[in-house]
Amino acid sequence: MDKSKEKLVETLISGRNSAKRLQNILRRKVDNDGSVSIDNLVMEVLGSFAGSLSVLNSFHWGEFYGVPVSPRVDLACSVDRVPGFYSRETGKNRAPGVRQRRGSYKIRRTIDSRVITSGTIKDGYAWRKYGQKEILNSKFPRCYFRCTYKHALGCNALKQVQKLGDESNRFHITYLGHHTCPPPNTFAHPNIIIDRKDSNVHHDLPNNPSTVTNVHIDPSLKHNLSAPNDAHPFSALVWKETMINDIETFKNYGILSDIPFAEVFFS
DNA sequence: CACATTTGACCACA
DNA sequence: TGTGGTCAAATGTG
Repeated sequence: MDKSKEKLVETLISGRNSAKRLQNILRRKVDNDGSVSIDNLVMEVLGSFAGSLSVLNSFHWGEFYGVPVSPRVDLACSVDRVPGFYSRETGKNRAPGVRQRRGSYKIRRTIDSRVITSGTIKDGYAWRKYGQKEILNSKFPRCYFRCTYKHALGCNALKQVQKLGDESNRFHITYLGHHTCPPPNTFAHPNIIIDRKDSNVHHDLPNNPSTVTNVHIDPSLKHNLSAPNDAHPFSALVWKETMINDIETFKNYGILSDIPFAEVFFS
């Protein structure tokens, strides 16, 4: 998949996730008598994303699930790489003086940002560090994080963390953009067991939804499930993308009705 | 092996 | 042009 198509898919996924979240918010706010037309409308929006994505002929479901289909090749960088070069001085495989050439960066946008001061950098979300920078007149470096699900779920939330002082142990945390992925888990439900590729059986939620291989749900919850249908074309995807806090959140996100039987094993 | 982190180069922008 | 945000290969970790 080339860069532009990759970007298109990413944008569509992001839009579809936003529509899904809007649907869940509306479901909570509107009573049953008025929710039908809203639900239909959101389903139309989701259907548009489904149709658009299916039109992309090189689209792979594996990529939708966050699983790379083929090794990623960065043409811009690979051109100037020196295979096999190793410098004993630098300990690097990059030849000195050989500059990497990259494609143009995206135009940097001014996006919504909030700054807080906190004694901890933990906020429940899964973040992946992608950079660190020495800041002028600052004793400590600034660290850059993006949402772990940037590629898997198209979530573009960012955060910057900077330690304030060695004795205070407090941090300035800047959040840029908003999460489009579901909120983090607070605790796992004992009646839901998640199998993962990378380990055995887990009651807790996986860091990477794409590692989920099977889901075991207590038979007592069976009445909450329904088979996939035309109205839920992404049922399997919805499950794999979604972090589950507890049964209530599970219901609020409309996930219980979205799990296809093929993905569920009743033990 | 699959991710996460480190790190220096690349790039946007004031 | 300097500063700081981002990228991505190398490296670390479980």
